[in-house]
Amino acid sequence: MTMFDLASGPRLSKSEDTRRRIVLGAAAVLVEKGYAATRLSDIAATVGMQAGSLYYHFDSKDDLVEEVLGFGVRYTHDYVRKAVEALPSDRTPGEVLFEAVAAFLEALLAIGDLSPAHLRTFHQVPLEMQERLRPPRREFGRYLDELISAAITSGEVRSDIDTDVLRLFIINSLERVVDWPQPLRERKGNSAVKMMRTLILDAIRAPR
Amino acid sequence: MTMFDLASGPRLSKSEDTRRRIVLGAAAVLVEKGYAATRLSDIAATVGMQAGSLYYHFDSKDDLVEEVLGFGVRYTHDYVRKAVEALPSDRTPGEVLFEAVAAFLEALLAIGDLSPAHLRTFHQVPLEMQERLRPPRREFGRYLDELISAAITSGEVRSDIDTDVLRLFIINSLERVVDWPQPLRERKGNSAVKMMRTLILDAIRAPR
DNA sequence: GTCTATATGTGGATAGAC
DNA sequence: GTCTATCCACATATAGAC
Repeated sequence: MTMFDLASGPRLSKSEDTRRRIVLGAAAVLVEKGYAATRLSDIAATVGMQAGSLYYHFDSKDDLVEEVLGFGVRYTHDYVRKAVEALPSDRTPGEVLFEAVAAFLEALLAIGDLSPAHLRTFHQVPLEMQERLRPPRREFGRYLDELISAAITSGEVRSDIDTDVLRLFIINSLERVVDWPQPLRERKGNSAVKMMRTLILDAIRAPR
Repeated sequence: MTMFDLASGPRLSKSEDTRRRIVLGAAAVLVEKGYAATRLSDIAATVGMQAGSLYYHFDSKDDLVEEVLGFGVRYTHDYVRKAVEALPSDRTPGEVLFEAVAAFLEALLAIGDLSPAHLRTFHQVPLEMQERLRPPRREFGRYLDELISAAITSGEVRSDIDTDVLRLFIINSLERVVDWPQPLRERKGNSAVKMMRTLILDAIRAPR
């Protein structure tokens, strides 16, 4: 797994680079202050420019926020798919699912403020924007559903609870780990990823 | 378990009654529009009054919001404690914990919009307000920690994962159930409470 | 207790210089 | 591309009538 590095990454044009710095700065301010109290001047300050200058890169505050929210979704979903595709072909459906779970949390933690910014801001933005952001989320949900269904069929995951419920349980549990206090993410030598994978595995696997 | 009934409940004075109606209306608007887009005029409209009239009951928008957030916390915590106290004395620590888990989710679901309003709004309000709201949350966390620790000592709950992590896992998982689409809360004759209790139980219990 | 009317402040957005 | 200056809409909050 390659570490997420927003600063470098694939070489960006100068313009794309500032655009990305603005997005990351916006995420940081959103997490610290919340959507309502986030002023364009705050965001501009973190990037070292004036509020008005942001309009060269984005049409509006919400346009910028939409980029923040969409970026995290695209990254995490791509990350999970690639992690799954990179698995040896002899993995069972259950093993694939548990790798996907771990990869999803890895990705959430790797993108820093973008994760909590998404979690906290989604329900604050206009409904039309929420609607635009839903399709990719749904698509990822369907992808997870396939992994879950396959693991149920193979007998590795419990069949007494609905697939939709299992999916929400998994996603909801993982999404909120990004809000854990930092010291909690490493306990007794266990990482948050290891601990959550263990808990979810034991929760959803078929009784032996 | 008595059903939460905000309309009736212990007889309220006329003034306390409107105050409560305002709080509930505010919660509904907060969930629908998010904190930033919630205008006092929206809240007033749901209660059937004018925006200015709210200031007879509350000092400011944030004063009202603080009441919304605090109300849910007090109710759910009281509910869990009472449910636990009402248990027969022969229950094992593990059984007590699992009843507490179920009761917590019952309470979250019973108070309607107050739950998602709290979940979504908490990080949007001024930090000073967040600080004022934290102590009761911490207190409840410590209470849960006691239940968890006792169940670990009795050998019913796993000891390979930190108590703090177990607590956050439980609370985080349950808190987001209030965002599930309504039809998902009843599947195959299982209620959300039953399903979540099962999942959490299997996740955290000691391996046999 | 609730209404109407108004003062006030703030922050998103725009225009044009550099 | 970024800055400065300014416009303008809007929602909180206040004052006083009823």
